[in-house]
Amino acid sequence: MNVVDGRPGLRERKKQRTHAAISDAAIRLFLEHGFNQVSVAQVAEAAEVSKRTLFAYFPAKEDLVVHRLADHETETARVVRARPPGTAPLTALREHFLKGLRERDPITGLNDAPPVRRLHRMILDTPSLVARMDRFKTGAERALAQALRETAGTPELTARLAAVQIVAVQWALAQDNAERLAYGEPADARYAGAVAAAEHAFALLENGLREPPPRR
Amino acid sequence: MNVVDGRPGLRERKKQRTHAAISDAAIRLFLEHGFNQVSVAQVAEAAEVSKRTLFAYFPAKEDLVVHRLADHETETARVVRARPPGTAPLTALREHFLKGLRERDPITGLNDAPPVRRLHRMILDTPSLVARMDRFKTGAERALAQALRETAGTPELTARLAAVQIVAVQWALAQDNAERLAYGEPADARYAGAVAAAEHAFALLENGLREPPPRR
DNA sequence: TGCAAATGTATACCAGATGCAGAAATAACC
DNA sequence: GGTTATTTCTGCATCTGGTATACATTTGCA
Repeated sequence: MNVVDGRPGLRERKKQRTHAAISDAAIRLFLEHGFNQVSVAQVAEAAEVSKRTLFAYFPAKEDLVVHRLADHETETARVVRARPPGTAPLTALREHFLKGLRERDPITGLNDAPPVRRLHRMILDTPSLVARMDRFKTGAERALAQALRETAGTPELTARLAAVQIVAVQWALAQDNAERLAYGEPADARYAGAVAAAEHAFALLENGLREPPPRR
Repeated sequence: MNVVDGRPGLRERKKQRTHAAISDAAIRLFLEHGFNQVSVAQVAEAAEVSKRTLFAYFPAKEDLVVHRLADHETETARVVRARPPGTAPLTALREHFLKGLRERDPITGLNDAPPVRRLHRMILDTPSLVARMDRFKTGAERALAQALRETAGTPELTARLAAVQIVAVQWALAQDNAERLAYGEPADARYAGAVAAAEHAFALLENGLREPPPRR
């Protein structure tokens, strides 16, 4: 940061450009040839940086892909924290998820723009990327549990249990959508089904797995 | 398999012995020096096989540790399938988990025999092993969902959602126990708390996350 | 302009994992 | 028993992700 004006200095801007250049080159090559078919050395060469520099920006090859979703790791926690007073956490999360579906937020798996769809498909088809996504889940669980404790006074254990359930369910919904879209179904055709699935899933979370679930 | 008598031939027996020899050498070295401090070459040498042979038996280094838990991947699914007629899946799973706690089944995290405790601690302390365990969760989810569909007629989506919730919760319970024991708490001292936690967790699964949960 | 800190590079290196050709062990058959 | 075919094991080379070291360059700032 420049001391004179508050703007980011040349160093800062260069870093951002390098970061973007590496990421763009990586995504482009991965989408074109497949994640496992492209080596980090090739990515570094395409981005015109050394391999060592690449690893200074991204701790592992997988992060070249998933860093774009890093913001979403704490998204559920933020939604819970930012909910209007008097609103149950689950209610806020359901509304947020439904909003994501309406807006075709890629995180819901319901965005069929070709680049998004191909990226999702690549992730689903690459075990190491799926594994990397699982670590996101773990981070999301922790953040959500903390948010539940701090804003709803949920006891430690209950918060952890609720968090793992909620994250697991949202993930399953998104994965279901992404899978269908990855293999051709249009987002608009899936939308109604995705909404119904989400409503059903959140109802299960609220009411439990007893059969038959109480009517609403 | 020998053609003459139905018994496993020499080849089969030797394979089993080699498998065990590699696994034993690996566990011993890992527990002594740490997972990341021991190379697969050292394991192969200790087991008196070539590195190439080691990878013929175990697809990856992590599998040298986690293959012992492979049976448990389909355990919840088996419990659901084997439940007495008229029993709800969740009831059978709760009873099974409580039985595991009573018997200090390592899968519940409540076994404090030093080798088990050290193994759990090593896994918890090693990111790549934790990641490998997550893949087990995924397998368990799939198997459980299928069991729910086939034996309880649960619809596809509901089965998947129920499965991810159940597996996530059981995992969280076991991890909680294992963490406490890994750092010194005796199993007997933890037992009561573990039972209470399990009862609470299964009640949440049955009744949902609404507040306050309906009384039993 | 000059200097310190941050950043990038080249090179070598380590460890996990795979491909391949041939040696050794085992099973099957006569 | 001896022979042959198949499986299994081995040694070696190789690839790839990731890291350490030592050095060069760029940038911020006075």
